[in-house]
This record gives sequence, structure tokens and C-alpha cells, in this order.
Amino acid sequence: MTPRRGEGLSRERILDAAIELAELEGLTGLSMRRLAARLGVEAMSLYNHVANKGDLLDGLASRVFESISLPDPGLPWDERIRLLTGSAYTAFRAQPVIVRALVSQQANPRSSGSLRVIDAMLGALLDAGLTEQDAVRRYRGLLGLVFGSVLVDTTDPGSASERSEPIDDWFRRNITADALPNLHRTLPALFDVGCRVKFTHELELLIDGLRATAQND
Amino acid sequence: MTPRRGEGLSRERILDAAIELAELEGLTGLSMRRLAARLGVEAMSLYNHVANKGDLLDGLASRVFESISLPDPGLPWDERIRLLTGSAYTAFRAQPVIVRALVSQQANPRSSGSLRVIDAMLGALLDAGLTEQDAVRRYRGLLGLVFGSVLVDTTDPGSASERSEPIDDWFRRNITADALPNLHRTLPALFDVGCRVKFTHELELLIDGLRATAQND
DNA sequence: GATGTAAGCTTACATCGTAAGTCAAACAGC
DNA sequence: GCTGTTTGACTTACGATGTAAGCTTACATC
Repeated sequence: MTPRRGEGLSRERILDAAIELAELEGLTGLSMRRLAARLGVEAMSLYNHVANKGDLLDGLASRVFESISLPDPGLPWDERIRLLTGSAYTAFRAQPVIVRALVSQQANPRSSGSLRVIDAMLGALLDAGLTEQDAVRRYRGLLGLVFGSVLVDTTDPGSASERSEPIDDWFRRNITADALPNLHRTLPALFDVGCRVKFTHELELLIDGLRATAQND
Repeated sequence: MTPRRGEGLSRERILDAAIELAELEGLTGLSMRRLAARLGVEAMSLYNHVANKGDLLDGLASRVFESISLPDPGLPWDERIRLLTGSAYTAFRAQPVIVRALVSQQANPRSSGSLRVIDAMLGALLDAGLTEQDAVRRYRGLLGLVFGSVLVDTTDPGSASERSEPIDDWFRRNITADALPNLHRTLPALFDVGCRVKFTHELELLIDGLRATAQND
């Protein structure tokens, strides 16, 4: 080993650098060439450790899935859902780029670590007394809540405006009190980073709904 | 007009073709060159009607927003939310590609038609008795539900697998009854297109929660 | 006709993912 | 020690992308 420089590439080192780069520059900023440059290496060298860019993104996504901790199977189902979904939310919220890669189908993790999470989730739902069909539906609903919350929360209105004028100016020009009164009234709150989705609150509502569905069977 | 062929390009004709192409080939399949080819024209000709690709995507997103019908402002707030969110869900569900463009920040619609929807949504939430901060939070929550549902629903496990073996095979090999019992049990339902998120059901739960929040103030 | 302008076309460039080939260093068997 | 073989890097090259810059054509107005 220690062939030429960089004291040895490795899948782990590549994934580390890829997460950094993606966090820093977004999904589009993460290119094989730029990633390689960041590691002091040529682009094609990465392909010794990673099948292709898709595989790279899969690896990143798998890491996030694997950072989700599984609750004790002995706990009641609703508590398991709370812990699991909360842990998933925290993990994905810390890496919104990965969520974007997942929903845009650039990544689809096929690691046992990812499946493990899905299995635990489905297990809790089945234990709640749902049918297989309902369990899948509700699993999707919960995942949708997690992904949706992360995406909406991390799409700050200011950032996407690099290509034209700053969005605040545009907003303040176009949102007048008489044409769009409600938007105008909530404008300060819209730009307030404190006004994010209250994830746990929405989660409890869905769990209540789950309980009701299960009892109606 | 009628310069050479195609009997006159126009922003509308371009947007029409772009939606078709995006639906057919996905977001990555929608390129300026391919879009132009579809219209019997060179890529650069599109730039006479569209500022750049971002503007094109903004136009597509605006169209979807503008297809969302606003409820009668005289209706009670909860009914307005039901109609508005339902209409938004239907509109976006019909064009999942646009949702992906939105959440990946490739599109950010700045048309009055889009703002109109947001304003109506915030109006209903404020009428429910929420503070500005809570209204923004709940608006984000509802939007997250819509987007999340669409995304999770339209990420069918089979499609993302072009780059390696078919995912069913991989699933059936890797999901064994003893290692991942719950996943194994729900496998048929996971591949069943009937098992989508029950959007209206989840929506009612969030509306119930809204009512509770408002009364606690 | 001459002129101005709008809407096409052509060429060109930087950047992307990655296939194919080269080459030097590290290790295995003798 | 020497000698394959393997590994992991580098180099070159190809087709695709978004789009800047310039050219050309067709029509409107005078």
C-alpha cells in the first residue's frame, strides 16, 4: 500500500469526504472530480473503491440508515415507533442532502443496515394490530412525514435564489398587504429559523390515528 | 414569425413538451437538448423563450401551483384546509417530477399563482386561531405531508434499480424470514401498488391536532 | 428597398460520469 | 535474492450536459 500519495484511499475515507463535500456544496456540488480533488487524487482513482456515483450515494445513505438506533423490541409498539421515527428524523435532519438524494432516486441503499430499520418499523406497526397492507401504508406515511419535514424545514427560501435577485427583496416587492394579506402578515415568521415543523407533535397525532385504526379492526 | 420550422416556438409550447418529457423520462431525462429535439429545434433556440433551465423548471412548478384551486373564503377554516391540501395533493401527485424538482431546489416558483396558494393556506391557519409562528409551522407541516406522501408513494422500489440487478430478485435473496421477519411478511404488500399512503386519513389527524392547538391558546 | 428586431441556427467551452489503458509499488512463491 | 501477480493509483478519451457568443434568416415598418 501507500502507493503514491494521500496515504491510501479507502471507501471509508471517500465516504467521509463525500459527506463533507455534499454538506458544504449540496448534491450538485458533489462530483467525482471535486471529491477526488478534495482527497488529493484523480477522479478515476475513486473507482477502485466505489463502483460508480450511485454506489457512492448508496453508501452515504446506508450510513445514515445505520446511524438510526433500534429500540428495545420489548417496549410497547407505540413507544418503539416514537423512538424509531424520532431517531430517524434526527439522523436525516442532520443530513438533509441524503434525503434529497433518496427522494430524487439518486441513492437507494441496499444495505442490511437499512433494511433492519424498515423491518423494525414494520414490526412495530404489525404489533399495533394492523394488517400487512395497513402496516405498509402507515410505514409510508411515517416515512413521508420524516422526509417531508426534513425537506420543507431545510428548504430555506433564501438559499435557492442564487440565480436571480435575493429572495427577500423579491418577496418584499411582490407580497403586498392587500393582495396577499396572510403571507404578508406571516412574513417575519417565514424567515424565522425558529419556525420549523414541530416533528414530535405531528408524530403523536399520527400515532393516535394508528391506535384508532388498529382498534377498529 | 414562422421562421424555419416547428411553426413557432413559444414558452407555452416549451412547457407543454417539458412536462411530457419529464413525465416520460424523469427529471434527469429532461435536458435542454432532448427537449429541443422533441420540438424539432436546436437546444439554444429554447433560450429565446426561457431564461435558463432553472427558469424552465420554475415555469413547470408554477403551472402545478396554478392548477390548485382555491376554496371559497367563506367556508370554515378546517374545510378550507381540507379542500386546499387535497387539491394540492392531487395536483402534485399527478406530477411527482415537479415535487422532486422543488425539494431538490432545482425549481423555486416565484409566480403570483404560487404565492396565492400559500397565502390561502396561511389564511386558513390564522383563522383557526393560530399565532403567526404556529401558522407557519403548521403550514410547513402540511406541505411536508403533501410532499412526503407524494415522494414516498412515487418512489417505487423497482424503478431505481436500473443500474444493477432487478430489485425484486435482490429483495427475495436478502430478505429472509428469520433475519427480517416483518419485512418478509409484508413483502407482497410493499410491491402492491394499492398500498399507498391514505392521504386524507393522515390529513384529518393533523387537522384534529390543529383544532386542539388553537383551543389551547 | 433599407433597416430593425425577433427567433431561429452554429460553434465553442467547461464540466460531468466513466470506459479503457498504463504504470509503479507491494506482496507471494520460490 | 529474484520473479510474477495483484493492487491502486494515474492518463487519456468519449459522449452528454448547460449555456455564452455570434451568425443568419424572416418579417414589420417605413
